[in-house]
Amino acid sequence: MSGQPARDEHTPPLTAKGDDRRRALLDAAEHILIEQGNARLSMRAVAATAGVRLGHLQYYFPARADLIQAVLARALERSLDRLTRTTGAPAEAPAGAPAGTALDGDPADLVAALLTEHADPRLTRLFAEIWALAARDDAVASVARAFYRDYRDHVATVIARANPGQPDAVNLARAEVLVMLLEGASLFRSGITGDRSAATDTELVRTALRLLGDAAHER
Amino acid sequence: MSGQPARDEHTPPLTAKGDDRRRALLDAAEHILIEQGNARLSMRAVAATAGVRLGHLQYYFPARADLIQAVLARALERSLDRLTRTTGAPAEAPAGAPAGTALDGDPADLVAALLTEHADPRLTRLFAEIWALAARDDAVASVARAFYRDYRDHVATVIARANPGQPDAVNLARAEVLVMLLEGASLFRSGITGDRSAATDTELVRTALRLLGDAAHER
DNA sequence: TGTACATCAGTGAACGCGCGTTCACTGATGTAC
DNA sequence: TGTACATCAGTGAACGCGCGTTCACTGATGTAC
Repeated sequence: MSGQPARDEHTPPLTAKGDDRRRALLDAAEHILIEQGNARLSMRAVAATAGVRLGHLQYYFPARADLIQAVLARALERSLDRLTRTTGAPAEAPAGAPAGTALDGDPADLVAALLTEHADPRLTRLFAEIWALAARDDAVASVARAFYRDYRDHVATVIARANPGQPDAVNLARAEVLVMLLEGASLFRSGITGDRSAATDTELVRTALRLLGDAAHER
Repeated sequence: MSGQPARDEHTPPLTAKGDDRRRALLDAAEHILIEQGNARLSMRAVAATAGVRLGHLQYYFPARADLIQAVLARALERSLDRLTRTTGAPAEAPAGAPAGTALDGDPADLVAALLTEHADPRLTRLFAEIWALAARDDAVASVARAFYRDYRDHVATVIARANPGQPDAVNLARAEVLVMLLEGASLFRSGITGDRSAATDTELVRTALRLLGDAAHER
């Protein structure tokens, strides 16, 4: 038996100090995941980056899988937050609620916001790791699927707002294709498989606007 | 000094036997890469899968990086071959050349062929590994970029054929967006981040056909 | 206000394992003469 | 046709290293009485 109590699942720290430490450890792990990739993320490297001892890291995250899972869950939650905050009200908001967001008007602004969100190469590298991990690890896959489901549903809500009367099934399908397009675009625009070009961006925006149902923006 | 001569770069085997063995080793490595991922591909696992000793594998591929590089180069070359063979003549073919391919006529067939090509989850898993690797490894990134450049150029040729007089810059931009869309779609349709749905596929095909310039297929 | 005690936070050493790489070696095959 | 020799193909053992995980331990902090 050990000096530490056995814990079947991860026990979240309750104190403010523990929360801070936990956050700092996740920051360190996320930094390594983005800059070096999953292959080079070791428990020792995370502990060293955070300035704590290996054993201490394992006090918060007993196994490597716990750490990875927590990093990805937090990163995806943050991404979804940012996406929904910059592109309009969440799906649950009542139809007549006060707007509060800048993007209720112009679909072109929505597309610009989505593309900006996907322009950060650090984020794209993180997502490339997520896709590779999700293909092997059920826990990661389930977190990733939940993220993309919410993401798609949010975009579908925005599409519905711009196309009153259009069936929900169509809104959902168009939202899913738009998300596919944006995820593919992030790979090329980030430099992993290609480079940004103004002509391609123009065509990309045009295609995205068509999916949003904004025929007025076609030139 | 060793019993084996020093080799700065990889020395390709010259004999038929050596070629066969080399091919079998690449097959084993590719199989592991697809089924288990890069993280679990070890030199020992590849040797065991191919039924040879570790030292023998290293006779053909002195370092792990050589093996990975060779596997990816061959896989991408094969993918490009299949894509160009099923979707029409290569970019270098003269304009008035005899057709020979089944897809000169209907753009819908082209889109169907591209989607079929991207429907294999094994291939998508391989590409997810390639994207993650390309983000960290310059050698992999350069092979991947060359693949996508050729892929895009090929699609641009097909678009040009369907839209006589359309500027090359537009053809290239539309081709690049179409490739982005297909790569994103492969992630979702393969089950990594989502599942196939008939409604989404319909919208996906419609969007792809618009990029090909085939207005007649819009319903 | 003081004390006892449980829990939280953090340390340090050791474990067994699988890894990529090195290297001396043997046997098979082709080739020059 | 035979022999010598270079190269190709394949073996087996060992190396040092970094890894995730286990575990006994100490010090700090909160809380009950």
